[in-house]
Amino acid sequence: MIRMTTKAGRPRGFDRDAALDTAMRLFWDKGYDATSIADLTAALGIAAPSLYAAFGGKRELFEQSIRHYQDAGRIEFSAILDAAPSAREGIARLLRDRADDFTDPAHPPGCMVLSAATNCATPEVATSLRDRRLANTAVVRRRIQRDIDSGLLDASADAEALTMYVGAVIQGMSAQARDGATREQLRGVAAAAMRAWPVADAE
Amino acid sequence: MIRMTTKAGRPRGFDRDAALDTAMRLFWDKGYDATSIADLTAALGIAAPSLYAAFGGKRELFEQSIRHYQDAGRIEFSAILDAAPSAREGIARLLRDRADDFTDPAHPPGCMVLSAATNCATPEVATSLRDRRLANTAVVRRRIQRDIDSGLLDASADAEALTMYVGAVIQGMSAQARDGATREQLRGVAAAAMRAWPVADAE
DNA sequence: ATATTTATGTAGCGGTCGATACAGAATCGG
DNA sequence: CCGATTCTGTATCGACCGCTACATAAATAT
Repeated sequence: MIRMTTKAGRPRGFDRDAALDTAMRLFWDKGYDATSIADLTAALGIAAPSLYAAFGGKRELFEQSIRHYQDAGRIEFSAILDAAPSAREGIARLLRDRADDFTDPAHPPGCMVLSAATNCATPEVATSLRDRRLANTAVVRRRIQRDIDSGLLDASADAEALTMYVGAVIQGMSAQARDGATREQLRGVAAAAMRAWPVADAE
Repeated sequence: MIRMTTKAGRPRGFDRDAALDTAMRLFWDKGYDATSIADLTAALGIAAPSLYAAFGGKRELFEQSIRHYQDAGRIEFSAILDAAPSAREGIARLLRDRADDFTDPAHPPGCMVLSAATNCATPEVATSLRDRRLANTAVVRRRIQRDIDSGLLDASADAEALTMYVGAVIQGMSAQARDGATREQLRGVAAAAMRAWPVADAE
């Protein structure tokens, strides 16, 4: 008889997914280092051994929180950029979307990938998030290069400079959201930023 | 007899200014929370009681480090903006200067005011730096408004949006410097950012 | 009913945190 | 010389850190 679905043992006394969501919000709000196990167990209403049994440890819980963050309805860079008819239009939508997301009152301000491990004393956590940031930068770079290759953007366009520029605006918007910037303010930043974009040849 | 200059007691066995500079670099590099008293005493080559006698405590030492940071040859926002013939020219110089400063190999990357207290568990320290950031933002806003009032910038220019935009670019450049961006990359960001600036009426 | 397996709650591990009590050392004024 | 004053080194404080040993509770398997 094959019984893969049932397991022996005492069932878990809390909702693992809900706990992961709560942990994500804590890490997002306060950052990795400043969020202690005591903070987490208090917010989750469980004791430390239950947390370790369910998630493995602080670092593992943080990694799962980051994955939960990226999978929780947030639109990826590549999804927005690939769906757009041009790099310019894609970047415009990306900035606008981030302005709204960074100031969504339903969750902590700013971007978790950008802010949760700044000045982090645990190198593995810091590099994990930096790698994610660099991956996003690469996605932007490729999308811009695609338009240059196809002739939609002038060949004189500096893909590298534009990529870094977009990255700076997004990181700055996140920092400003954490300093209390409003949605309208960040939308203004996104709009102002697009005026720097070179006008396309064919649009 | 008046003797204000000489004091009794055993003389300090280390250079206070040099120690403050070392402490500043540590806080700048690792942030307030991640820099421990043990880190500081080790780097300064002194024992904890000497540190407390000379500086008062961790928070006081940090405040003095921030003051030392702002007084150590760094050009203030107001100095750059007031000396420029226009807000546009001033912002351009400011961004260019920050690109160079954030990547100066003589000191840690990025801006200490922007990065040393992100996700800081000590609220007084976090608000102290945020207040400094908001003060800089106000300086930018006033400089832009001055050009609008004088007619140098078109009255349709959105001072608030431009101010937030400049702030976002600077904060983003600092974050990118901390992620390893080169001086040339940040100069490219500064140059790209200025293409968003509305063309002045009279220049 | 018993054995097995897994989760829970208590209580505490070694380590680090910021900060300090205390005694001795080094300089001053007299 | 003698206090008075200030700095230095040792040794440590209580609080918190991430983490876990241990016994108990609650489910399934046979």
